[in-house]
Amino acid sequence: MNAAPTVYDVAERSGVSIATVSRVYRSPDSVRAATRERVLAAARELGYVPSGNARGLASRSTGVLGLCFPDYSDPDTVGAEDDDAAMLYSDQIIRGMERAARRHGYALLIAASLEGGPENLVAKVAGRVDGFAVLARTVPTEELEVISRRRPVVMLAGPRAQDPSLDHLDHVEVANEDGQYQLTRHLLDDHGLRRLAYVGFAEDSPDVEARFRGFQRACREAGAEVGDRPALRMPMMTRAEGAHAADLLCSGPGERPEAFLFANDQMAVGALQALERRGLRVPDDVVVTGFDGIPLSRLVRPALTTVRQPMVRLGEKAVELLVRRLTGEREADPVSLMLPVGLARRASCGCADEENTASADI
Amino acid sequence: MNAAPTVYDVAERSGVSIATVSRVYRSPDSVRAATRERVLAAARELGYVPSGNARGLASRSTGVLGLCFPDYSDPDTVGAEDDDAAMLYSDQIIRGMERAARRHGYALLIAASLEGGPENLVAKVAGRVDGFAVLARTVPTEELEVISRRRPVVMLAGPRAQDPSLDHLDHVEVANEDGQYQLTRHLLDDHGLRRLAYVGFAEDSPDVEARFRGFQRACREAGAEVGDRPALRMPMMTRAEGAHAADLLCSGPGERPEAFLFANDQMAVGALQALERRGLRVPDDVVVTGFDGIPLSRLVRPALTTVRQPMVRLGEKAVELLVRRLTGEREADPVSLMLPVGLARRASCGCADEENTASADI
DNA sequence: CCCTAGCATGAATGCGCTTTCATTCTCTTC
DNA sequence: GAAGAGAATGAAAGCGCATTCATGCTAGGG
Repeated sequence: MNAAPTVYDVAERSGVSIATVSRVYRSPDSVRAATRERVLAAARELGYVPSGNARGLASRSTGVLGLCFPDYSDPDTVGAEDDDAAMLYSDQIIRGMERAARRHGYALLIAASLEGGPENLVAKVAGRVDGFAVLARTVPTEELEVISRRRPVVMLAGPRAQDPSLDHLDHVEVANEDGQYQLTRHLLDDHGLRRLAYVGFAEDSPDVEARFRGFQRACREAGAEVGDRPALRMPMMTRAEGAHAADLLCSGPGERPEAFLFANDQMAVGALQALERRGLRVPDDVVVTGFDGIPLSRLVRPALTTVRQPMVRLGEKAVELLVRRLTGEREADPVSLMLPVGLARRASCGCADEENTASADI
Repeated sequence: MNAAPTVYDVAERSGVSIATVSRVYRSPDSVRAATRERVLAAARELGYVPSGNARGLASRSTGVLGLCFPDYSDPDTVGAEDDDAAMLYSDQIIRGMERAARRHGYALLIAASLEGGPENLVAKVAGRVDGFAVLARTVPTEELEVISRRRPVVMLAGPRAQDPSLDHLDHVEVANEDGQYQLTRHLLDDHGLRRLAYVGFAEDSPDVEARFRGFQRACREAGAEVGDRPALRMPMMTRAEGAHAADLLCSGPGERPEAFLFANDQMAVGALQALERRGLRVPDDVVVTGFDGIPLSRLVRPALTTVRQPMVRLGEKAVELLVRRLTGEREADPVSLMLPVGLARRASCGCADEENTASADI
């Protein structure tokens, strides 16, 4: 692991100048074939690997896109809830970004923010990429503002930044409000349900908040009764809490709601299990719906009616926007996209499984 | 997006030399507090973001670790099998590496290899990182050899490199053989089963091959009959194929095996469903086991007895090894680790769920 | 056979930062 | 109050590459 060979070493060994070595890599066609072969041979023998740093410094671009996402992992309970929805989110966005980035010739640099690492990790990442995607409100506004003055930044998920210092940023989100609206209308209109209970936690997350607003709007438009807050508010939105919520809703005072609408699939799955234990049949006795469209939602019995979020596409869109900024339209107006979601009508609301009839194996 | 400010700009604005500006970031304590504040203020006003490239070039280290993983995604069928085991693998390893890397102050640069992007992406990544992890045989031997001459490289999963040019690399794998051995012995010894059918595809993947060897060894040691190849070989190891395999095993000639051992959880889950359709009860009529320990394995009914692979830990181990090479023991002997796997005895083999009794909600 | 256009190559500069090494400042101590 | 030690700062030299400009070279036209 002694000093790595440089262009100088390769140049000397192949009897050319460093400029030619550089050209062999950057624009092979501008070098005579014979020369090129000599250089490549020398490079191979020496074990030459071009320094990305030097290259980036000289050419003022790194060929790397960055992503900052929140770290939801609690090191103590790792593995306890493997399929935590938030993690699945990050995973899918990472996948989408990586794939899209690769298609455009970029690599992807990722770093979760918040605790667990040196504070400056974000700055470090920012200094090493050509463009930068930020998931939710992962990065402090001020820091983000500084970064965005020098590199394209796109904000993912969550609502468009309120802060005026950030309103020049591109932004992509998922139609949470609309998705929950559609799902609710489906229950109201197509299934004729009236007494709906929404379970979520509207405070903390703008996404969940938007979903609840969609629920409210649908109810109001259809003339169904609706409160100004969810029937139940579960802080972690885990499977266990979903089960708990189902129990509460069943044993609570008054008539049992006809449908339980959960703010995510995790809780809905938990509810399914709790209801089964109580001997209640879904969807005959009570309808249950989720939100997110995690793989599990299709596998539980009955299959869960839910709203599918295109997280992979979110990542892809982010890359598209960044690449666009990086090639040309640098000064164009900020873009704000709302990715459409898909309603998955499945058995848990009483629908036949409309999206998956082909694969009869499940 | 005009020319980004540099140390020179910050230095000028705060009336110090560039050396001092640099010190403010690298070793804040070596600068008088008053000076430091002036510099930071100037930096903030200017929107200064240190160039990772320049920093890396000057200090000969990037603070970034890299990971190359295979791209299993088929762009056409994206979403068809969201929870493809191979993808889950990558995701978990990425998660493990990212987390561990962050703890050590590193960011993570990822790039899937193979088709779908410029050929040189691997080289690009290699040139930008301090250390490098390679999943399976993602990178061509020759290329890997060149890279490994200059940076620490650790190979993940799969067997230790056979190629002598790579035998100086660190290596981490999962105890596939041992895991399947233990699981098989459990069925043989604890449950007294004798007629076992193994379903996998031993050719392509060394991991799956190792699992089958574990199965064979257990059978031989216990005096059970065992062939020199799996009872059935499914190329994709999907859920659908698992269901198909179960059907074949049930309707095949001769007595039905007492247990179906699948080389992954996907197939086992498919089998569970196929068996249910056939009216066969698991584990009473037939025992089913999987391999991997994906989240779903715990959620199906009956819960799947399987072998848990510590993929997150694999990623963490990779980082540990890289960091170790990066700090000191550069020339130590190559390390080859075999991460222990865990047997998850659950309902599908007739065991009570021994690992999950606490969370009664599932 | 000479001249010129065009191509292949080389010399030199700078990208933005870190890092000695030398220098200046600031105290402490007698 | 002077001398010295140690802390704070500055000057300057790269780090490894891309790139411009200048130059040598080849080939084609006259």
